[in-house]
Amino acid sequence: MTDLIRDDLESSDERLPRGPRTIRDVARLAGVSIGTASKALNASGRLSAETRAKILRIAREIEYRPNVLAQSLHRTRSMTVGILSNDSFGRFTFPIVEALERRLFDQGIAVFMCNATDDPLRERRHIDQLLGKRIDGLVVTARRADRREPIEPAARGLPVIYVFSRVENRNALCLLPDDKGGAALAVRHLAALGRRRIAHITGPERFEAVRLREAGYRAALAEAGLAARPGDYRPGHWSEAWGRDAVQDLFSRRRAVPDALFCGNDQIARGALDALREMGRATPADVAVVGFDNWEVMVKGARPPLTSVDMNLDALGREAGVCLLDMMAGRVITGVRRLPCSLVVRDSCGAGQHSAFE
Amino acid sequence: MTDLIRDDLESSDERLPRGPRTIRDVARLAGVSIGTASKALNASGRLSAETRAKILRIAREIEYRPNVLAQSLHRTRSMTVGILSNDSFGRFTFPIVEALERRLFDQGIAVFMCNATDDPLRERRHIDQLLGKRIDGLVVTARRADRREPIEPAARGLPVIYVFSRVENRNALCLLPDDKGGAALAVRHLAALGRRRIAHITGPERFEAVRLREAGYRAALAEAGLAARPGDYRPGHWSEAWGRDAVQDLFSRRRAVPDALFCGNDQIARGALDALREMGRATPADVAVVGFDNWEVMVKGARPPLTSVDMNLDALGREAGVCLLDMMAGRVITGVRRLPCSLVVRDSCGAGQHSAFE
DNA sequence: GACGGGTGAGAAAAGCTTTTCCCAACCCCT
DNA sequence: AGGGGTTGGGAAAAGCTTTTCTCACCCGTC
Repeated sequence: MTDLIRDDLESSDERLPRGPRTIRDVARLAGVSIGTASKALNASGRLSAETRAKILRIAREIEYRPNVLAQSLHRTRSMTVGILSNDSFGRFTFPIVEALERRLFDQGIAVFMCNATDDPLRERRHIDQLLGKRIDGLVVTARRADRREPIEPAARGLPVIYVFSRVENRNALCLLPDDKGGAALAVRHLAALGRRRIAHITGPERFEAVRLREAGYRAALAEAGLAARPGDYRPGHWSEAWGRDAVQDLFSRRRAVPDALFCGNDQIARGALDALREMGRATPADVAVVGFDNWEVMVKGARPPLTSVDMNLDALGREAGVCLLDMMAGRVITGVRRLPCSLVVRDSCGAGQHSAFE
Repeated sequence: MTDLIRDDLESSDERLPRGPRTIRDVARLAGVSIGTASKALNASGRLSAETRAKILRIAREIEYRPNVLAQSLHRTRSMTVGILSNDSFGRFTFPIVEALERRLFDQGIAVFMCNATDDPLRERRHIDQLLGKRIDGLVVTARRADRREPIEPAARGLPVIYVFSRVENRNALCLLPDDKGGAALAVRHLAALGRRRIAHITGPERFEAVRLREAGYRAALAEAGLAARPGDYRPGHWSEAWGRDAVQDLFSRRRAVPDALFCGNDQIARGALDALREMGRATPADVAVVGFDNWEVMVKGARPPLTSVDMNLDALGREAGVCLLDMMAGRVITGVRRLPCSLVVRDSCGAGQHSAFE
């Protein structure tokens, strides 16, 4: 019997010529109808145990793999979602995408990756393509500076989630890191270690994140009975050079100098560390430093290794996956959700090697 | 007439209830058969100009978008490809993926992103999922250390390209940067600037890239009538710390010291620059430094800005796209292709601000 | 011996396009 | 007026699954 089928298979090289096997092949080889084969493969319907087993065995033998395209056509669910990024995928969007993909993969859902690089026309064309492919959901990520326009309503009925970017529309769901809370975490930590004068060197104020982190910085200072002195808050650029410049300015022109720096990203912090060392200030003995982003390659190479706020981007991506699944199931989710950051403690702040979570 | 149709559309909110419009909707509204509508939409067949125009107008009005799933089912081409990464997408794979996606997008092909993080079981499941979705091609990227096993032959007939990773199989196509050539480029440049003693600090020797770059280093030295003295070739780790350590060792224990460093990546070069500065050696006056990777955030933050070898990852991704399209069209491409690197000149090597391409 | 119920399997439609084949009508010509 | 060639459009199959309905048959029971 098995031999018969095996012969049948091997001699059938011309009878199963092109491409992947279909359920029709399975049915023919098993001597049953297509419908019956389908029932066996989906463990549905009423079938005798032998029939079922035989069909399954044959399917395994010929490496049958159901055509998801056909399934999708029938179910009107494509088992795919799109992720559309401006801000050409990078440092920030990657961990998000990765966590999202991981979360969705277990449900058999695959992720289309699209990059629009801030070109509205390209974005439009990408969305058209994705709609043509009948995606079940869409995640939009973007650079962090500006609020963006919501996606064309043509996609009405399609679940859309904005991650790492905000839209005004109240019916949209936006997932963001809690910048304010993250900043407060860092400043609170420094204050708890006894630092009394904490400066904040950060990026351009047109970034909402910069404004939120400033708020967190001031709130945590106030909480600790401290205040920022004039010039202690330094918006500027996201670069190492700015970190160096700001430190030189902060520490050369004055008598009373900060005993801690909270930096808006790890690059600024790197620059600050370098400048401090070159000015003869010891870290963390004289000046404690905390960064933001917890970018591994940056924080580990720093001297000393840099304490930094982690935005938990993977949690953000995972949450996007969960929400997307919910929305596909019909639930309506809207609003702005901010996920907590955590502080990863290393040597630059003068504490132990413990990691403090919110 | 237009009003009639408009009425028809608006009153048809229940007649076109769920989801996207179909060609059936177009045909019904235009009063033609489905086949006729298809011909108009695909600019094929013989139709009167008016019929054609009317169908197109209606399609536009109701925002008809053909169901690619159905098209794919019919054409047995899904217009999708997969990209499977181990080495959890990062610094190296991202530019590749991005360039690939950009190249394929114009052909209406979308890219599924999958991350297997070096787990063979996950990889297997990802491939199964992709085959189920009937991808037209697959790109495999991986970490650079080791040659990997080729993808399961179950995918026979499916075009597969390995990028940034090698497999033994002679029938496979592997796309890689020309590490040897890139290294030679750097060393040749340093020699041309008059440097006579060029050391090479690099990563672990188990990386094929390390071995290839060493070969390029030695070849270019020989070309210039130079040779590496014992201890001038320093394999180690990919970290800043290693760059610092190696420089301290190279420059403290000896009298005759190198006047140039070629570093295996930008992080090593950063560490080297820092150590040199702290040892009182001027860059580039005393010691010229060249890195590898041309990682923007690393090279621009360096002091002085770092000259570095660029692997042109986007060219690699684009080439992968081109090859994949060729293979989908039936062409057979095999072998190992190495794409040229280029040298991006900044201040750390003591040359002008010019960019020298291979 | 007839009928009812249960069991196992097949037929067919639906999901959306494309493409081939076919047909009806019309024109022109002889 | 009839025949041949265009022309414009429709019918239907194919591509692969799933699901619902239906049917045949067997068993047991009255």
